[in-house]
Amino acid sequence: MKLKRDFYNRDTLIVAEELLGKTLVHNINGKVLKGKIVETEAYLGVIDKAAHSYGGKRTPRVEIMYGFPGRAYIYIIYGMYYLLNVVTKEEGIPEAVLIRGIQPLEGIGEMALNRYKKSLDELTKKQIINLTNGPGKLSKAMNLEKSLNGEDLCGDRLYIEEGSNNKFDIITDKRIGIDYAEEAKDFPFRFYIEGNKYVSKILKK
DNA sequence: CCCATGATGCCCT
DNA sequence: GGGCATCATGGGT
Repeated sequence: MKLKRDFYNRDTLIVAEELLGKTLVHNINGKVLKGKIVETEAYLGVIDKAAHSYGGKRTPRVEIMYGFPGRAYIYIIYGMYYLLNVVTKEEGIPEAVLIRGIQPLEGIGEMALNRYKKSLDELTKKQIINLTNGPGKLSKAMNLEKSLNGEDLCGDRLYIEEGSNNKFDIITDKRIGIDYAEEAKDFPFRFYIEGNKYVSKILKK
């Protein structure tokens, strides 16, 4: 069952948490790529120094965040990686959830080609984990790029559907890679499935 | 295990 | 021109 727009039109922290265990689907070139979402981060517009929309900043790049919920916000970071976000809340409120890790479910051979230009049986165990255990990596594996920025997740190309097993414990933690964000760097806005190998980073306590 | 570094391009000031 | 919601690699411990 594909998630409907109502799912995304809610509190961003709740959406971030409830996206765990759901299945990200990308239909491309007649192939189906699927992965279970295992790690997310919430970015809360106006009050959140780590968000692109902090303080109500409105530029061409972040415009999608101000739009209606249930669309993809995909941007380039460090010149070479695409990061996938899901826009939440009603039009005018610039919030989103970053997908930071997925566990491959379908089309794994295709993901191996996308990431390493090798077939799945040529990969080491470490490379298999490395297929999708990070926001830049999963975009490469799932073939997500610039042209999908603004894509409606209530359409048929890129969407999220219900998962099958929803029994897991959730860890809440600080977000990754936002040391510049002053007090916001410690906000507990990161969520992941306890024990899952495709979580990008486990912080030691 | 940890830390340092380079790659590389777009956005925004 | 500075900086970035990252990753791969290479060295040390």
